[in-house]
Amino acid sequence: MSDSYHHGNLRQALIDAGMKIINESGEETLSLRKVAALCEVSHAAPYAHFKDKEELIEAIQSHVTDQFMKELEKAVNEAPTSEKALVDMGRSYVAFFMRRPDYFKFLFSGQNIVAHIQPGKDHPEDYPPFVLLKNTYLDYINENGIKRTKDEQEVDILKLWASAHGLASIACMSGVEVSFDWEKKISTEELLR
Amino acid sequence: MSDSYHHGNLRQALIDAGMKIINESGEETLSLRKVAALCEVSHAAPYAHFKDKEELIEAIQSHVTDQFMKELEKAVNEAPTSEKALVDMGRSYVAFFMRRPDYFKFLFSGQNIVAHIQPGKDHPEDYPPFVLLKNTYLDYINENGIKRTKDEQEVDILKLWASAHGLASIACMSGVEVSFDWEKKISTEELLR
DNA sequence: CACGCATCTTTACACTGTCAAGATAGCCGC
DNA sequence: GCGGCTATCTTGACAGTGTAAAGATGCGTG
Repeated sequence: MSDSYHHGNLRQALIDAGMKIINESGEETLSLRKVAALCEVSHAAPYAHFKDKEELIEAIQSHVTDQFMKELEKAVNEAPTSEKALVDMGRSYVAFFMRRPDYFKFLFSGQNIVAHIQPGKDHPEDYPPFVLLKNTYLDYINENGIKRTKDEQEVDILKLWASAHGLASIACMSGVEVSFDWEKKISTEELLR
Repeated sequence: MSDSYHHGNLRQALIDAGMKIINESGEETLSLRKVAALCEVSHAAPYAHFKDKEELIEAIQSHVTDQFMKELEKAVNEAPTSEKALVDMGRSYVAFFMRRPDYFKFLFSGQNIVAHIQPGKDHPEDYPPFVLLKNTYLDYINENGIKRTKDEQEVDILKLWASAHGLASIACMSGVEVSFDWEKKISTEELLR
């Protein structure tokens, strides 16, 4: 622990270093050699923990997704009703990426967009934010006695997801312009239908 | 023309070569030197036409956006009513990217997402697809005598855009999974409200 | 015709990801 | 406690990348 590293917890240090670089100078400046240097370790050391640059990036993406999930869960848990939970989750979804457009680009850019959909890589229905949305939605329709067929449910969820994700995407794509006060304009009910 | 090039229309040739590489082996394999090689030209030749790799990419993106716009316009023009035009445009929007997920990644990935929003780079409201959407929407509410305040109009448009773009994004992100038959599930009316 | 300028080539450099071969050291069975 | 195994890390090398500087080339305009 004292002179830790060297034999300590590289891997996590590499992930942290990666986050630092992204935060300070943007994703496009991230390189294997820089993270290695930041950890004061040779440029090939990362290969003991990640087979690829790709794999390092996926690990960092998972880390960002964790932060993202914390905010979504917070929004859901603090909401008084399941309806408000659904709406607030949407707000948090967009708000998170409007605060950190670079994170949006980092998570949903390039070839690795699917990859960091953590455990079941080929099963996006395991993507944590999606799972949370689904559960919150089910709570909502159950608690309010709303009857929907399976198909209708899928459509509802997809629409909720798509509008939040689309808004986030547009906001992050077009820089400042779309970041007018969307919260005031898109009301609670609007988001729900 | 005969032995054209060398002094002919490089620039366009570079863009075409770039498209070819992207189509054949994906965006991530695109490099300045490869496009140059494909045009049988030295690796620094592109710098006579583009100050940057970035600038080449923007030109290629514009080219893709042109194709995209052609499809959107076709959908709008062929629709019998302005209402159907609005819906079909949404369909085309998603369909285009579901057919070419690589184009989605190429257009909306990395640092250059804003850049190719062609003429007024810092004014996304000039982004051609957005303009088309806006006009189609205005036709729709005018022809049907629908009264909406300016603010409501903005929200309507943003919602339409966000759901189409979000759907496209989700479809392209998560690979195959979301590409269940959404056309059947998301009906005309659904897309409109 | 000659000049200028856009275009293109050559050369060079720093940086990148990746790999192979070797060093190092902690942990295991004995 | 000791020898070896294995995970970890270093060193050195290589091909590919973007980019800049300096020179060649040739077309169009004066």
